[in-house]
Amino acid sequence: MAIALTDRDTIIDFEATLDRYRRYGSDLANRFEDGVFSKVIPTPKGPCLIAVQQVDGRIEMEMKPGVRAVEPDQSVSAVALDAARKVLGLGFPLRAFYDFASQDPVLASSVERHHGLRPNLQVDPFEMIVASITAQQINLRFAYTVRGRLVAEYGEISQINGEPYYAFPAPERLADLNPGDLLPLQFSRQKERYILNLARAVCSGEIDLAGLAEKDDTTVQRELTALVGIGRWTADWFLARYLGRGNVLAAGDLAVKRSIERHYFDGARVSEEQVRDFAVRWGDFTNLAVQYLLADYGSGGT
DNA sequence: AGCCAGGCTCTCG
DNA sequence: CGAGAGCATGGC
Repeated sequence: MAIALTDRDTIIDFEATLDRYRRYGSDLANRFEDGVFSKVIPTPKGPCLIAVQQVDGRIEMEMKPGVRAVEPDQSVSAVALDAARKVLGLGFPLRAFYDFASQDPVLASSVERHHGLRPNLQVDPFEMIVASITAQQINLRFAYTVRGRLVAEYGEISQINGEPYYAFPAPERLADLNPGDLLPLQFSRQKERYILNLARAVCSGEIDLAGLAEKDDTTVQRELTALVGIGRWTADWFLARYLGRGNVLAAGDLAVKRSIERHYFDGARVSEEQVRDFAVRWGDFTNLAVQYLLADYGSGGT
């Protein structure tokens, strides 16, 4: 049974939106192959595979149960639907952003080049933060390699249609690890410590990641950065790429800085504070503006 | 070989 | 607070 996610009025370029996964963000837990994005998500009743694809110009989702995967019911499909909408970034007010962007030549140009691009939101907060920790300060290519190893080694496998599908490792699984277990995957000691600490904080209830969705930006910042290994950068990306908040940006991010320097400061180096001050003009469209600028970063764009 | 990579913690003034 | 050192590890 397929559920429609979009209608004729929805602005979206399916390929462009999922291109992030095709280029280098793909791993065993987030697959985009043959035009189908698939992911095993945790639900209250067990793991469930969602498959998102474009059929006759419409985007639809299917839930596929299998061995060790739950039979979908009403509550499960609500979770699955929410996950699929996040993957496609359907919550972003793209039309209003395009109107806004038309006043800014740089944004207008980016919008023209990437019409229909929707920044994808992460589905699972724990996965989001672990992935961010993994990517701290190192080149992304290596970060994705390491993250892929984590999924392959500790992700739970569901057999669906005779094929294995990996879920991102659950906090309960990682909380059980001993110091040193992640070093063979080429995590550094510090990152291993951050990740194990986070997993234990989640399991003990010290932090309620799902509950952060109900809290304001500042509170989310405060609660996340209270955890060791989570700084401003990681919290900012959490707000931007998991919660999809509008008026946020990772101002300390290298790629964000370089993009803004390139487009608005004639290439001159700017500080994190300058980036924050500059982005005030974007207001609630800050997140979208930044993600559009980043769409060209590192891919030979302007 | 050496600089760089979409940071974080800790210390010190 | 703000700056700076130290950390850690592969890519190119």
